[in-house]
Amino acid sequence: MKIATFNVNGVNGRLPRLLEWLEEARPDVACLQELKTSDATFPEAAIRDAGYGVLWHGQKGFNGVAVLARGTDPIESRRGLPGDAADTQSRYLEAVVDGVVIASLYLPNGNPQPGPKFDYKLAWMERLIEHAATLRDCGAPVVLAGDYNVVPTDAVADIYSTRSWKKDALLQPESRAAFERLQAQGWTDALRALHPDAPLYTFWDYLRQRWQRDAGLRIDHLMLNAPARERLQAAGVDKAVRGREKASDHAPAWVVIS
DNA sequence: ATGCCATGGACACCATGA
Repeated sequence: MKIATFNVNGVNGRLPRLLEWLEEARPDVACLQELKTSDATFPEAAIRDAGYGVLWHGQKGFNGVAVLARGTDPIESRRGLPGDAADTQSRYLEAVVDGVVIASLYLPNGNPQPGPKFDYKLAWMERLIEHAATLRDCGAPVVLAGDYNVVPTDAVADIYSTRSWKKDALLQPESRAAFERLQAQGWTDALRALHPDAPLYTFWDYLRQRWQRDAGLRIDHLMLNAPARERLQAAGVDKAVRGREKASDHAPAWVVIS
């Protein structure tokens, strides 16, 4: 089973690129983020025509997450993270496909930092850690896939250079500490586990020729609980997708579990 | 400190992103 995560940065504007990637990569499950569309304007028909069942949680203008499953309808298990009834941002959608629990998550960016947006990011991470504790032991393989908006380390394997990013929310010690606590709870960073030293960038800013210079960041992750980790066969980034016309600023990342 | 690029909303300028 191939499970992928892809921040599309606008699902309607990106639809030709998304369909092209689904056709060539043929993921069994695709978690999308940054739909930037309301529920009513989500391109359901085009995605079903491509052979995918789909769940989505949209939001007008911003955010928005979806779970696609090839040849079947994902079964929804949760819409929105628990822990804050006042949170209206569409950033978490969880489903079961073929006995595997899969979440599509879009963690808050958190800039500018410090400030209320950074506070929201850290609070959201606490809620994620709390919910992940219950998922970890649910008995099924679980994959938490998405745009975490956290660069795990300063190593060149995670970021081309920290010079322009030192004050960015993606690199702050508080963001990293929360990400590390999620891992310590029993979640494996699948791409890094299989490729300990390789650069695995998933985001290249549109600004300043960052794609052309391969000035990337690793911020999209697939986190696996122990039953999923035991079945992990392969993992990678579809880097070429970022180099196309009208590309998202993110590339898809994926795992294969047996 | 700012602009650099891109998306989408409800406009031909703004909010947001990372």
